Amino acid sequence: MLQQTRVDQARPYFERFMASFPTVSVLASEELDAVLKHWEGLGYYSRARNIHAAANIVREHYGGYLPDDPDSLRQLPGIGPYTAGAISSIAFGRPVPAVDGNVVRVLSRLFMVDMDTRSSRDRRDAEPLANRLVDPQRPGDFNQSLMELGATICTPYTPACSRCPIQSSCMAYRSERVDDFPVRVERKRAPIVNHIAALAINGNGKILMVRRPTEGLLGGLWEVPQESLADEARPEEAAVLMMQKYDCTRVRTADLGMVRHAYSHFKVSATVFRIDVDCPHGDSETRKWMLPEQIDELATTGITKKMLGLLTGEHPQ
DNA sequence: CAGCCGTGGTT
DNA sequence: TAACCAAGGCT
Repeated sequence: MLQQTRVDQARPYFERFMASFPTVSVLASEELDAVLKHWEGLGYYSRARNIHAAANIVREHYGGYLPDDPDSLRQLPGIGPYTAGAISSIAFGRPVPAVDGNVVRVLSRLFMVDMDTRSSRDRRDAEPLANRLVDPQRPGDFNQSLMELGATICTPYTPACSRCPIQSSCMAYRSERVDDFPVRVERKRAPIVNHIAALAINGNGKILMVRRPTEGLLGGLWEVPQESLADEARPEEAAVLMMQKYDCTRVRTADLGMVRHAYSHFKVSATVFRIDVDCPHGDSETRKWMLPEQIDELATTGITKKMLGLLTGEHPQ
């Protein structure tokens, strides 16, 4: 959960997750949908799929208990160099480094080395430095201290050097060049994609929910029918056309307005319609008709919650 | 190996 | 408000 995610954001998810899945074996025996529901809203849903798959491997190959060495941990889905080092040092007391973005930033300033916190190569190159520093008596506490220093004192912008416990050892500080480290690599601008979405409601007042493919963006989560809008297309016509793919016939259409949402590498601007429909098909593995109060049973996406909010007038944008 | 993969707080 | 960033991993 902590991969690319702040502690404060993950904490409530962690509490609920551990309450529901207290052991590896329990987690392994759960349906993926139940795991995804616990991950709903946390993002990077491949982590949920990976930890579920990893739990099954650990149950089969390790009797339900994680191995203690980084190389074995590294073989499990979702566990890379950082997580392997973190588990091995924190949970098992092994004297190995755990290099996350915080650690790269701290080491970059401490030794005044050009490094990019996001670069996997720079993270790898930082491991020998961290390995040299790690306290063999308390490797877990040391690694967490280094990360915590980066998260609270040695921050990306306006670091609190005056309160830093290793200020006198910091080469960047002594050279008055803290702001020059780590190196900042400019990112690509996220493109904006136009979508149309349909809150399709049948004669029973139920809304059509569809399940996304298990792999890829928001894999396995539920959403309302939506698709990208061709530049020349008219939104309302495109939405009605989209409903035909679900064998639904339009009865009435109402424009509910716009919804915006930012993903990791693109942005969506969606035009949302309420479309009352006649539809012959019932539920299946990938589509369900649900009353508004039932939708909470499903793991849904952030933009879907915004769209459904338009139906009841909540949080208009 | 560069791009894919979420969401929410901070600047 | 738009951009940046976060206890990264996978392909």
